[in-house]
Amino acid sequence: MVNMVKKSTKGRQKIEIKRINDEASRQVTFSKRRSGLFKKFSELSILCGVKTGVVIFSPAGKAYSFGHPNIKSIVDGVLTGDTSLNLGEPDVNLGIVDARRASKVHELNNQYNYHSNRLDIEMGRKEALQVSTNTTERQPYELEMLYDQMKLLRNHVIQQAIKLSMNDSSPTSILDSNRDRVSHYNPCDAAIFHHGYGSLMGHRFF
Amino acid sequence: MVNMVKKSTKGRQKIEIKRINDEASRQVTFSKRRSGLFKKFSELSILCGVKTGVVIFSPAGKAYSFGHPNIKSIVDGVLTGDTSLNLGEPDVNLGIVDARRASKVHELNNQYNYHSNRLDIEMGRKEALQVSTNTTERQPYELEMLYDQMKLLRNHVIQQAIKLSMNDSSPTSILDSNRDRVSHYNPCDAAIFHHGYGSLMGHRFF
DNA sequence: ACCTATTGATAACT
DNA sequence: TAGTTATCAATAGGT
Repeated sequence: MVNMVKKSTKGRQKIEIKRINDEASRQVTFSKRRSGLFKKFSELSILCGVKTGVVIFSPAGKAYSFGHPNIKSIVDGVLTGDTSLNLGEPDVNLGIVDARRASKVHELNNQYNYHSNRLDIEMGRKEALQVSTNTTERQPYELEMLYDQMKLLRNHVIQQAIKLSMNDSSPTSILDSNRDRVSHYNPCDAAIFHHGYGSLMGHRFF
Repeated sequence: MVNMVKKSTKGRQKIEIKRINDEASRQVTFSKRRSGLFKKFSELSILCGVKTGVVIFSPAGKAYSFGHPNIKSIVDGVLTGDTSLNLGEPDVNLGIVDARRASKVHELNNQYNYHSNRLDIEMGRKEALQVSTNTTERQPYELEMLYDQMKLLRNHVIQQAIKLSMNDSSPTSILDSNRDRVSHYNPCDAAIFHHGYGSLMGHRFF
């Protein structure tokens, strides 16, 4: 055995994918992997010319979001002829639920969670926004836009509920009787108000 | 030089992070990296117990989304009124549009449209559903689940609209008068219907 | 935050 | 589109 030099570290070890119990370790892993993910997202955006949006809710309930090229771009240019943002097909649901689930109820719950999470993200709870803790400079304009989005989407959710109730005669259409009263409502008519708090966590690119 | 065996491939090569010009290569890279990213997201969710949400808009204009709430905890949270999952907060008022953003009406419209499209999709409008054009085999069960998801989400949207309206006294609260009638509505009580159309691209996890 | 052994992801090719 | 493999990139554990 030549060169029996004591290794300085064990290096990377294989880990099981399950919740990390130790709080400190979990936090370290969260930070490291979050950075890695954001980097990979930006790479994907650049390599493939796609727009991406990511939100990660930390255990503390903070949201770390990332959009490439930026948040605004994701929602920009939608009906201005830019079909790249027109969603002609349903989103792909990438197997959150394993094919061998125990019961259908459980499964549906999972999917309900999935969508709840999606909507939650899109609403972009302003409380979830936090001031960046790293050195990346703030992006005030982006923040304002995001907040505006929240307002619009919130209004939109209401309108969608109305639309649904108008087009659906199933037992779940609890809003049916409102159709006349509300059908002319247009959320875009609502004035936009904004507040100056919150921050998007920036991301160091490469 | 012993063992001068011709290598079967060059293996992975370092690449520059810039847009891939070749369409086929770009598509391949997109698919592979997207899979890798979603996997990493789910790992992060599991390892650190966090909620994640991702949206990637492909060059073809399709949206690939992924959310990984920690299954049961979030469902329970939603159904028990955990505010961390409620959709935003009520508008407190209608304010004067900031001068700086007064000219951004168009952008906001775009955002609104963006969200409209998103929600329309999630609401499961039949017209939006299409049979996959690629060679991926169908997954009937997955399809049914997708439709079920739509139902649940639709219900969820309605409920959220109600919640919003109940907590909001602004002019946008058009559903206010319904609060008594609908406040006890629970989307999970809704019957689930499913149909066999549409297509869902599956994703192998791990 | 930095280091490095190792695992994990993936570019090129089939 | 799916599989293989050489190589690169991310990161677990330690400092």
